[in-house]
Amino acid sequence: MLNQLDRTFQALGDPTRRAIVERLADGPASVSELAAPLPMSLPAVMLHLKVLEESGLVVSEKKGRVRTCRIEPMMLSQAERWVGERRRMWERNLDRLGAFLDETAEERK
Amino acid sequence: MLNQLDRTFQALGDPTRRAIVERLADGPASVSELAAPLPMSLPAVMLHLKVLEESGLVVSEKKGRVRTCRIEPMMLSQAERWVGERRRMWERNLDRLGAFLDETAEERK
DNA sequence: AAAATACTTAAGTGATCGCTTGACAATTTG
DNA sequence: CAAATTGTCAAGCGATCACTTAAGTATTTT
Repeated sequence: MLNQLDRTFQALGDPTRRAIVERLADGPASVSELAAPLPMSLPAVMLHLKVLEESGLVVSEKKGRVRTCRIEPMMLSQAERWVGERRRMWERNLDRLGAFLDETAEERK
Repeated sequence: MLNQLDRTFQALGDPTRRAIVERLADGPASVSELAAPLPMSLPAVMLHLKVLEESGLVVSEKKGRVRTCRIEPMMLSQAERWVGERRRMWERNLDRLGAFLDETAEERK
């Protein structure tokens, strides 16, 4: 019952997976290349990749015996947008409060 | 062993907690106000709030018997920045690849 | 002071998570 | 073909998660 945004943020909420995304931001990589710097077994890395793929943050394609993974930026944008919208909404309401307080001070003169 | 960014994304990876953030983007609210529309017990909401507070996304203050919660935008900005930076990095590398391919095509003329 | 409100704590439970090891493909390479 | 490389599947395990109910505490309200 999880939507895309749940999966995306959940995927980004793990340091290993964020490390994978950081690596992939620099260009595509194979599963072993992704696993090499990580302090865990290859199957464990595969599980993280599965989470990233299910979130839509990463896509992969197998050619011969090598699976090449790359970033899918759409989900990155979607996450960015959600956070940004909430931050801006909060700022807008803060401004409105400020305006109200100014107005009240004005009336008290 | 979780850093702030882990906690932040993890906090946002739950629909209930994102609903709370959305509500708080519209202005401060008490615990009961936050719990009212949610299909779960009040202690459950408190646990979600604890996660949000530990992530730094939300701060709260108790006055009398009412605890008032509000958004702390710094963490929202930080999450936004992380995602944006990775997306831009990916785009930059894509541009570079495009330039390389153009160049190669040029040489073949 | 009694009752209502607003939150808090504790204990428990079933589900999911992150990881392991071990066995098993599938595809190159020597 | 044999060996090495690259990835995949499955079972299992301890830890954490998202709740629940029940029993508090602190603060107003009547």
